[in-house]
Amino acid sequence: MLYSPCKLRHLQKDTDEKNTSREDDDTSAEDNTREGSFKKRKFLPKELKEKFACARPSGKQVKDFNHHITAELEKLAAAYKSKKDTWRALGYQKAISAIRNYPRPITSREEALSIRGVGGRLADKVAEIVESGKLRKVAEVCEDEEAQTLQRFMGVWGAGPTTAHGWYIQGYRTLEDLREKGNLTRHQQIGLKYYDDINSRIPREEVAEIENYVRSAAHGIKKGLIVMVCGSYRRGRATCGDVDVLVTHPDGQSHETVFQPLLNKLRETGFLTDDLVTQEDNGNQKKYLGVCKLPGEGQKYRRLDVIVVPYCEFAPAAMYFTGSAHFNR
DNA sequence: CGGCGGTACTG
DNA sequence: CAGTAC
DNA sequence: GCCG
Repeated sequence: MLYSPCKLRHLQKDTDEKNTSREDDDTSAEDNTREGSFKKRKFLPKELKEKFACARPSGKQVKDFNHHITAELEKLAAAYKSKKDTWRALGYQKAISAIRNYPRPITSREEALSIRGVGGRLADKVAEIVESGKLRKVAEVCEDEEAQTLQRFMGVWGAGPTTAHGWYIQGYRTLEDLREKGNLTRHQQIGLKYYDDINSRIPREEVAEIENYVRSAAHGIKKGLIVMVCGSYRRGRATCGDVDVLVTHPDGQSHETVFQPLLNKLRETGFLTDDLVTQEDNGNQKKYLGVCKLPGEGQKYRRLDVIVVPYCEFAPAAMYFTGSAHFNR
Protein backbone atom coordinates (compact mmCIF):
# COMPACT_ATOMS: atom_id res chain seq x y z
CA MET A 1 0.00 0.00 0.00
CA LEU A 2 1.39 3.34 -0.98
CA TYR A 3 0.45 6.89 -0.29
CA SER A 4 1.85 9.16 -2.88
CA PRO A 5 2.59 12.66 -1.68
CA CYS A 6 5.27 11.97 0.86
CA LYS A 7 7.29 9.05 1.91
CA LEU A 8 5.80 7.44 4.94
CA ARG A 9 8.73 6.66 7.03
CA HIS A 10 8.59 5.49 10.55
CA LEU A 11 4.90 5.38 10.84
CA GLN A 12 3.82 3.60 13.86
CA LYS A 13 1.44 0.75 13.85
CA ASP A 14 -1.23 0.42 16.40
CA THR A 15 -3.08 -2.69 15.61
CA ASP A 16 -5.47 -2.76 18.46
CA GLU A 17 -6.19 -1.69 21.96
CA LYS A 18 -2.95 -1.26 23.75
CA ASN A 19 -4.43 -2.33 26.99
CA THR A 20 -4.71 -5.95 26.21
CA SER A 21 -5.55 -6.88 29.74
CA ARG A 22 -8.62 -4.69 29.85
CA GLU A 23 -11.94 -5.14 28.22
CA ASP A 24 -14.31 -2.76 26.65
CA ASP A 25 -17.83 -2.38 27.64
CA ASP A 26 -19.98 -2.25 24.62
CA THR A 27 -22.53 -0.04 23.08
CA SER A 28 -23.83 3.32 22.42
CA ALA A 29 -23.75 6.59 20.77
CA GLU A 30 -21.82 7.34 17.70
CA ASP A 31 -20.04 10.57 17.33
CA ASN A 32 -21.07 12.66 14.43
CA THR A 33 -19.74 15.79 15.91
CA ARG A 34 -16.17 15.48 14.82
CA GLU A 35 -16.93 14.08 11.41
CA GLY A 36 -19.50 16.78 10.97
CA SER A 37 -17.20 19.60 11.79
CA PHE A 38 -14.58 18.04 9.63
CA LYS A 39 -16.68 18.09 6.50
CA LYS A 40 -17.24 21.75 6.94
CA ARG A 41 -13.57 22.56 6.64
CA LYS A 42 -13.38 24.13 3.24
CA PHE A 43 -9.65 24.38 2.92
CA LEU A 44 -9.08 20.68 2.55
CA PRO A 45 -7.75 19.95 -0.91
CA LYS A 46 -9.73 17.36 -2.75
CA GLU A 47 -7.05 14.70 -2.99
CA LEU A 48 -6.84 14.70 0.75
CA LYS A 49 -10.57 14.36 1.05
CA GLU A 50 -10.35 11.29 -1.07
CA LYS A 51 -7.80 9.85 1.27
CA PHE A 52 -10.03 10.60 4.16
CA ALA A 53 -12.75 8.70 2.45
CA CYS A 54 -10.47 5.66 2.60
CA ALA A 55 -9.09 6.48 5.97
CA ARG A 56 -12.37 7.14 7.66
CA PRO A 57 -13.97 4.22 9.34
CA SER A 58 -17.69 3.94 8.95
CA GLY A 59 -19.41 6.22 11.37
CA LYS A 60 -21.27 3.38 13.01
CA GLN A 61 -20.48 2.23 16.46
CA VAL A 62 -18.64 -1.06 16.51
CA LYS A 63 -20.64 -3.83 18.08
CA ASP A 64 -18.97 -6.53 20.09
CA PHE A 65 -20.88 -9.66 19.22
CA ASN A 66 -18.39 -12.02 20.77
CA HIS A 67 -17.42 -10.26 23.93
CA HIS A 68 -17.75 -13.43 26.01
CA ILE A 69 -15.18 -15.09 23.76
CA THR A 70 -12.64 -12.31 23.48
CA ALA A 71 -12.83 -11.61 27.22
CA GLU A 72 -11.82 -15.17 27.98
CA LEU A 73 -9.05 -15.25 25.39
CA GLU A 74 -7.72 -11.92 26.64
CA LYS A 75 -7.01 -13.53 29.98
CA LEU A 76 -4.84 -16.17 28.36
CA ALA A 77 -3.10 -13.65 26.12
CA ALA A 78 -2.18 -11.49 29.10
CA ALA A 79 -0.95 -14.47 31.08
CA TYR A 80 1.24 -15.70 28.24
CA LYS A 81 2.66 -12.26 27.71
CA SER A 82 3.52 -11.94 31.38
CA LYS A 83 5.33 -15.26 31.12
CA LYS A 84 7.38 -13.99 28.18
CA ASP A 85 5.66 -16.29 25.75
CA THR A 86 5.41 -13.33 23.45
CA TRP A 87 4.70 -15.08 20.18
CA ARG A 88 1.94 -17.15 21.59
CA ALA A 89 0.51 -14.00 23.09
CA LEU A 90 0.76 -12.32 19.70
CA GLY A 91 -1.13 -15.16 18.08
CA TYR A 92 -3.87 -14.82 20.68
CA GLN A 93 -3.98 -11.06 20.22
CA LYS A 94 -4.39 -11.29 16.46
CA ALA A 95 -7.16 -13.83 16.85
CA ILE A 96 -8.88 -11.70 19.48
CA SER A 97 -8.74 -8.71 17.20
CA ALA A 98 -10.20 -10.70 14.33
CA ILE A 99 -12.96 -12.14 16.49
CA ARG A 100 -13.78 -8.70 17.86
CA ASN A 101 -14.29 -7.44 14.32
CA TYR A 102 -16.37 -10.42 13.32
CA PRO A 103 -19.83 -9.08 12.52
CA ARG A 104 -22.03 -11.66 14.24
CA PRO A 105 -22.00 -14.11 17.14
CA ILE A 106 -19.86 -17.17 16.52
CA THR A 107 -21.76 -20.38 17.09
CA SER A 108 -19.44 -23.20 16.07
CA ARG A 109 -15.85 -24.36 15.88
CA GLU A 110 -16.09 -24.39 12.11
CA GLU A 111 -17.29 -20.83 11.99
CA ALA A 112 -14.39 -19.76 14.21
CA LEU A 113 -11.96 -21.64 12.01
CA SER A 114 -13.15 -19.69 8.98
CA ILE A 115 -11.84 -16.48 10.49
CA ARG A 116 -8.39 -15.48 9.38
CA GLY A 117 -6.13 -15.51 12.44
CA VAL A 118 -8.04 -18.26 14.17
CA GLY A 119 -6.45 -21.69 13.76
CA GLY A 120 -7.35 -25.11 15.03
CA ARG A 121 -6.16 -24.66 18.61
CA LEU A 122 -8.00 -21.39 19.10
CA ALA A 123 -11.08 -22.66 17.28
CA ASP A 124 -11.26 -25.44 19.86
CA LYS A 125 -11.11 -22.89 22.62
CA VAL A 126 -13.77 -20.75 20.99
CA ALA A 127 -16.00 -23.79 20.75
CA GLU A 128 -15.50 -24.56 24.41
CA ILE A 129 -16.48 -21.02 25.33
CA VAL A 130 -19.51 -21.11 23.08
CA GLU A 131 -20.67 -24.35 24.68
CA SER A 132 -19.75 -23.89 28.32
CA GLY A 133 -19.35 -20.14 28.66
CA LYS A 134 -15.78 -20.40 29.84
CA LEU A 135 -12.34 -21.92 29.33
CA ARG A 136 -10.86 -24.40 31.78
CA LYS A 137 -7.44 -23.39 30.55
CA VAL A 138 -7.92 -19.96 32.11
CA ALA A 139 -8.10 -21.41 35.60
CA GLU A 140 -5.05 -23.50 34.84
CA VAL A 141 -2.88 -20.70 33.47
CA CYS A 142 -4.12 -17.48 35.05
CA GLU A 143 -5.18 -18.25 38.55
CA ASP A 144 -1.96 -19.06 40.32
CA GLU A 145 -0.37 -16.39 42.45
CA GLU A 146 2.57 -15.85 40.11
CA ALA A 147 0.45 -15.15 37.06
CA GLN A 148 -1.77 -12.79 39.00
CA THR A 149 1.18 -10.94 40.46
CA LEU A 150 3.04 -10.64 37.17
CA GLN A 151 0.00 -9.16 35.52
CA ARG A 152 -0.56 -6.78 38.39
CA PHE A 153 3.03 -5.57 38.07
CA MET A 154 2.79 -5.21 34.33
CA GLY A 155 -0.01 -2.75 34.89
CA VAL A 156 2.70 -0.33 35.97
CA TRP A 157 3.55 1.75 32.91
CA GLY A 158 7.16 1.06 32.00
CA ALA A 159 7.24 -2.39 33.55
CA GLY A 160 7.19 -5.35 31.18
CA PRO A 161 7.53 -9.09 31.70
CA THR A 162 11.19 -8.95 32.67
CA THR A 163 10.77 -6.25 35.28
CA ALA A 164 7.63 -7.88 36.66
CA HIS A 165 9.42 -11.19 37.00
CA GLY A 166 12.37 -9.49 38.67
CA TRP A 167 10.09 -7.94 41.24
CA TYR A 168 8.40 -11.27 41.78
CA ILE A 169 11.57 -13.18 42.52
CA GLN A 170 12.61 -10.48 44.94
CA GLY A 171 9.54 -11.46 46.89
CA TYR A 172 7.32 -8.53 46.06
CA ARG A 173 3.66 -9.31 45.68
CA THR A 174 1.67 -6.11 45.99
CA LEU A 175 1.81 -2.59 44.64
CA GLU A 176 2.46 -1.53 48.20
CA ASP A 177 5.60 -3.66 48.16
CA LEU A 178 6.74 -1.83 45.05
CA ARG A 179 6.05 1.55 46.57
CA GLU A 180 7.97 0.75 49.73
CA LYS A 181 10.81 -1.48 48.58
CA GLY A 182 11.01 -1.66 44.81
CA ASN A 183 13.40 0.49 42.97
CA LEU A 184 11.49 1.95 40.14
CA THR A 185 12.53 3.93 37.12
CA ARG A 186 11.08 7.39 36.72
CA HIS A 187 8.53 6.00 34.28
CA GLN A 188 7.50 3.28 36.66
CA GLN A 189 7.10 5.71 39.54
CA ILE A 190 4.61 7.65 37.45
CA GLY A 191 2.98 4.43 36.33
CA LEU A 192 2.56 3.32 39.93
CA LYS A 193 1.36 6.69 41.14
CA TYR A 194 -1.54 6.66 38.67
CA TYR A 195 -1.94 2.90 38.56
CA ASP A 196 -5.71 2.77 38.95
CA ASP A 197 -6.47 5.71 36.69
CA ILE A 198 -4.15 4.64 33.92
CA ASN A 199 -5.56 1.14 33.99
CA SER A 200 -9.15 2.28 33.70
CA ARG A 201 -10.84 2.62 30.38
CA ILE A 202 -11.76 6.10 29.21
CA PRO A 203 -15.36 6.72 28.16
CA ARG A 204 -15.38 8.04 24.61
CA GLU A 205 -17.27 11.13 25.77
CA GLU A 206 -14.28 12.02 27.92
CA VAL A 207 -11.92 11.37 25.04
CA ALA A 208 -13.91 13.91 23.06
CA GLU A 209 -13.50 16.41 25.91
CA ILE A 210 -9.76 15.86 25.92
CA GLU A 211 -9.67 16.30 22.17
CA ASN A 212 -11.50 19.60 22.48
CA TYR A 213 -9.21 20.74 25.25
CA VAL A 214 -6.11 20.08 23.19
CA ARG A 215 -7.71 21.64 20.14
CA SER A 216 -8.48 24.85 22.00
CA ALA A 217 -4.93 25.08 23.24
CA ALA A 218 -3.64 24.41 19.75
CA HIS A 219 -5.78 27.13 18.23
CA GLY A 220 -4.45 29.52 20.81
CA ILE A 221 -1.03 28.89 19.36
CA LYS A 222 -1.75 28.75 15.67
CA LYS A 223 -4.98 29.14 13.85
CA GLY A 224 -5.93 26.38 11.46
CA LEU A 225 -4.23 23.55 13.31
CA ILE A 226 -5.99 20.24 12.86
CA VAL A 227 -6.34 18.19 16.03
CA MET A 228 -7.74 14.71 15.80
CA VAL A 229 -7.94 11.73 18.11
CA CYS A 230 -7.01 8.40 16.54
CA GLY A 231 -6.79 4.96 18.08
CA SER A 232 -9.79 3.07 19.34
CA TYR A 233 -11.78 6.29 19.68
CA ARG A 234 -11.70 6.76 15.98
CA ARG A 235 -12.64 3.16 15.45
CA GLY A 236 -15.85 3.87 17.29
CA ARG A 237 -15.12 2.00 20.50
CA ALA A 238 -17.20 2.88 23.55
CA THR A 239 -14.10 3.19 25.71
CA CYS A 240 -10.40 3.75 25.07
CA GLY A 241 -7.21 2.78 26.83
CA ASP A 242 -5.48 6.07 26.18
CA VAL A 243 -5.82 9.14 24.00
CA ASP A 244 -3.85 9.42 20.78
CA VAL A 245 -3.93 12.96 19.45
CA LEU A 246 -2.72 13.71 15.95
CA VAL A 247 -1.83 17.33 15.14
CA THR A 248 -1.03 18.91 11.79
CA HIS A 249 -1.48 22.11 9.82
CA PRO A 250 -2.80 22.49 6.27
CA ASP A 251 -0.17 25.02 5.32
CA GLY A 252 2.39 22.24 5.34
CA GLN A 253 4.85 24.22 7.41
CA SER A 254 3.44 25.24 10.74
CA HIS A 255 3.62 21.77 12.20
CA GLU A 256 7.37 22.24 12.51
CA THR A 257 7.12 24.97 15.10
CA VAL A 258 4.09 23.85 17.02
CA PHE A 259 5.27 20.91 19.07
CA GLN A 260 6.99 22.53 22.05
CA PRO A 261 4.74 25.59 22.32
CA LEU A 262 1.69 23.36 22.40
CA LEU A 263 3.12 21.16 25.13
CA ASN A 264 4.20 24.20 27.13
CA LYS A 265 0.75 25.66 26.90
CA LEU A 266 -0.82 22.41 28.06
CA ARG A 267 1.63 22.33 30.95
CA GLU A 268 0.92 25.90 31.99
CA THR A 269 -2.75 25.21 32.42
CA GLY A 270 -1.99 22.15 34.49
CA PHE A 271 -3.53 19.83 31.91
CA LEU A 272 -0.33 17.86 31.43
CA THR A 273 0.67 16.55 34.83
CA ASP A 274 3.61 14.24 34.06
CA ASP A 275 5.92 13.63 31.15
CA LEU A 276 6.95 10.15 30.16
CA VAL A 277 8.76 10.60 26.88
CA THR A 278 8.99 14.27 26.06
CA GLN A 279 10.17 13.94 22.52
CA GLU A 280 10.47 11.05 20.20
CA ASP A 281 11.62 11.99 16.73
CA ASN A 282 10.61 10.00 13.75
CA GLY A 283 11.72 11.67 10.59
CA ASN A 284 9.64 14.81 10.57
CA GLN A 285 7.14 13.50 13.08
CA LYS A 286 7.37 14.42 16.72
CA LYS A 287 5.76 12.40 19.46
CA TYR A 288 5.06 13.10 23.11
CA LEU A 289 3.93 10.58 25.73
CA GLY A 290 2.59 11.77 29.06
CA VAL A 291 -0.21 12.03 31.55
CA CYS A 292 -3.04 14.56 31.52
CA LYS A 293 -6.09 15.46 33.55
CA LEU A 294 -9.09 17.54 32.60
CA PRO A 295 -9.84 20.49 34.87
CA GLY A 296 -12.51 20.04 37.51
CA GLU A 297 -13.28 17.79 40.40
CA GLY A 298 -13.07 14.04 40.24
CA GLN A 299 -11.30 13.81 36.90
CA LYS A 300 -8.98 10.91 36.36
CA TYR A 301 -5.41 10.99 35.14
CA ARG A 302 -5.19 9.74 31.57
CA ARG A 303 -2.43 8.58 29.29
CA LEU A 304 -2.03 11.03 26.44
CA ASP A 305 0.06 10.79 23.28
CA VAL A 306 0.53 13.80 21.05
CA ILE A 307 1.92 13.30 17.57
CA VAL A 308 2.70 16.21 15.28
CA VAL A 309 3.02 15.33 11.61
CA PRO A 310 3.48 17.25 8.35
CA TYR A 311 0.26 17.76 6.46
CA CYS A 312 1.25 15.44 3.63
CA GLU A 313 1.45 12.56 6.08
CA PHE A 314 -1.72 13.37 7.92
CA ALA A 315 -4.16 11.01 6.26
CA PRO A 316 -1.90 7.95 6.23
CA ALA A 317 -0.73 8.74 9.75
CA ALA A 318 -4.35 8.83 10.85
CA MET A 319 -4.76 5.37 9.38
CA TYR A 320 -1.68 4.00 11.08
CA PHE A 321 -2.50 5.44 14.44
CA THR A 322 -6.09 4.39 14.15
CA GLY A 323 -5.05 0.88 13.25
CA SER A 324 -8.27 -0.01 11.52
CA ALA A 325 -9.11 -3.57 10.77
CA HIS A 326 -8.90 -2.61 7.14
CA PHE A 327 -5.26 -1.98 7.62
CA ASN A 328 -4.49 -5.31 9.21
CA ARG A 329 -4.94 -7.30 6.06
C1' DC B 1 9.89 -25.11 9.53
C1' DG B 2 10.89 -19.91 10.41
C1' DG B 3 8.76 -15.28 10.92
C1' DC B 4 5.72 -12.62 13.52
C1' DG B 5 7.06 -4.25 12.72
C1' DG B 6 10.54 -1.41 13.07
C1' DT B 7 12.08 2.45 15.66
C1' DA B 8 13.24 5.58 19.52
C1' DC B 9 13.72 6.44 24.13
C1' DT B 10 15.69 5.39 29.01
C1' DG B 11 19.19 4.03 32.13
C1' DC C 1 23.13 -3.06 25.67
C1' DA C 2 18.27 -4.83 27.40
C1' DG C 3 13.79 -3.42 28.33
C1' DT C 4 9.79 -0.98 27.09
C1' DA C 5 6.34 1.34 24.46
C1' DC C 6 4.19 2.85 20.40
C1' DG D 1 -0.69 -18.89 19.12
C1' DC D 2 -1.14 -18.30 13.45
C1' DC D 3 0.45 -18.11 8.76
C1' DG D 4 2.96 -19.31 4.38
